[in-house]
Amino acid sequence: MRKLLVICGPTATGKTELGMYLAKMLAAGPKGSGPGGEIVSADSRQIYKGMDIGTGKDLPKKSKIQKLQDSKLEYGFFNITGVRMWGYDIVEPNEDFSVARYINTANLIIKDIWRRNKLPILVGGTGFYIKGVVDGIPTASVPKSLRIREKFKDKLVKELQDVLRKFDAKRFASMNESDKNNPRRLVRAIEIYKSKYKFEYKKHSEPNFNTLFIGLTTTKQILDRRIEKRVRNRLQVGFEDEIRNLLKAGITWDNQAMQALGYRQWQEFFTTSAKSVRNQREFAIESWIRSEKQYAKRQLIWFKKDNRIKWFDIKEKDYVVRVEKLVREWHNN
RNA sequence: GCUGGGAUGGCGGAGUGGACAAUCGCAACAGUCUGUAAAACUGUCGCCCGAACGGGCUACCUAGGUUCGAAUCCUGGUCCCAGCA
Repeated sequence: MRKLLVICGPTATGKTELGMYLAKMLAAGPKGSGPGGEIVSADSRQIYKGMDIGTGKDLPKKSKIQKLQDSKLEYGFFNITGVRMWGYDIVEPNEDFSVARYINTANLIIKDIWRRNKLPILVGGTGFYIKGVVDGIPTASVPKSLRIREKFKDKLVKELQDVLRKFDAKRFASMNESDKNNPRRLVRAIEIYKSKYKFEYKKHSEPNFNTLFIGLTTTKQILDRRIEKRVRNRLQVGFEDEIRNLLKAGITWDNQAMQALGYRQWQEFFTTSAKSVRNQREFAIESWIRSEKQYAKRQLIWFKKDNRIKWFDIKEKDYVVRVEKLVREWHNN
């Protein structure tokens, strides 16, 4: 049976690093040695080109995206210290992206990795994307409708609720209080209802591959400290220039990509007229750090519901050894 | 030193006699999740009892006072800010 290793958890826990290590540790194919694993990033922002520092791609200098010779796969990978990294740089920052697109992309990549008898390691903090790949999202096949989205763009929540209730009372009733107040979810529900595509809520079919979930976490204190340190480091290695380059290239603040954490917090700083620039910068940094911490919390909330995940606390010295043991056992039979 | 303004919950900031345990924003805490998911959205947020309706206690710098009733009015004190010296 095919296998997929998932490494998930909140930001700043060292998921990628662990993934790289495991990829190298595993033997390739029946008798080869070396990286028997390849990483597929499950990250909703690393998909964008030109957003490297802020999204934590940690690419070696001058690294270039490469394509496989013997494959029709249109996506490329980066070679990071001998390990293949997929899922980066899939679209331009001014392009639209969605889970559906991620799922299609990741599935193609994973299939190709299997074809070459290697282990795909899905690494990332975007729980929804991981869910999409591992469990599937039935409605994902319903494309978005620009017409509908435009039409309901500025409607009040109340109006959206009325519309959905009229079309699909059952669906509306099945939503919880928080989703009933969420304009995006309401519009999407309307969109699904209106869709020509026949859609049924089917039970998820059993995945035809075997998945091991590794979750990395730690205490809030340690996590907070790591987040702060990482943000400061990103500033040092030229994050602000990265934003400047994006703006120069014509990327605007209302592009979906720029809603990313760490980027959106700089809008004021880069658009305001001189004067209090110094304060704006401090403010941006502070609010960036704060947002990262809040994000980590949301990630934890998402992941902790999934009881397939085997959790490891990164403050425990031997966690890598223990993960490796677990992964090897799982991988070898 | 004089003149004027101000002191409100972790922070910012409303409220200027009863409907105030005090609008709102932030932070914090707890969550939601089937095509924007690093997004969007929900709940809680003085203390105690209660599932809840609710009840009790302590609160708007401090000490007094006026009033049936004060965060709101008056007096003294402390501190802060602005203008003048």
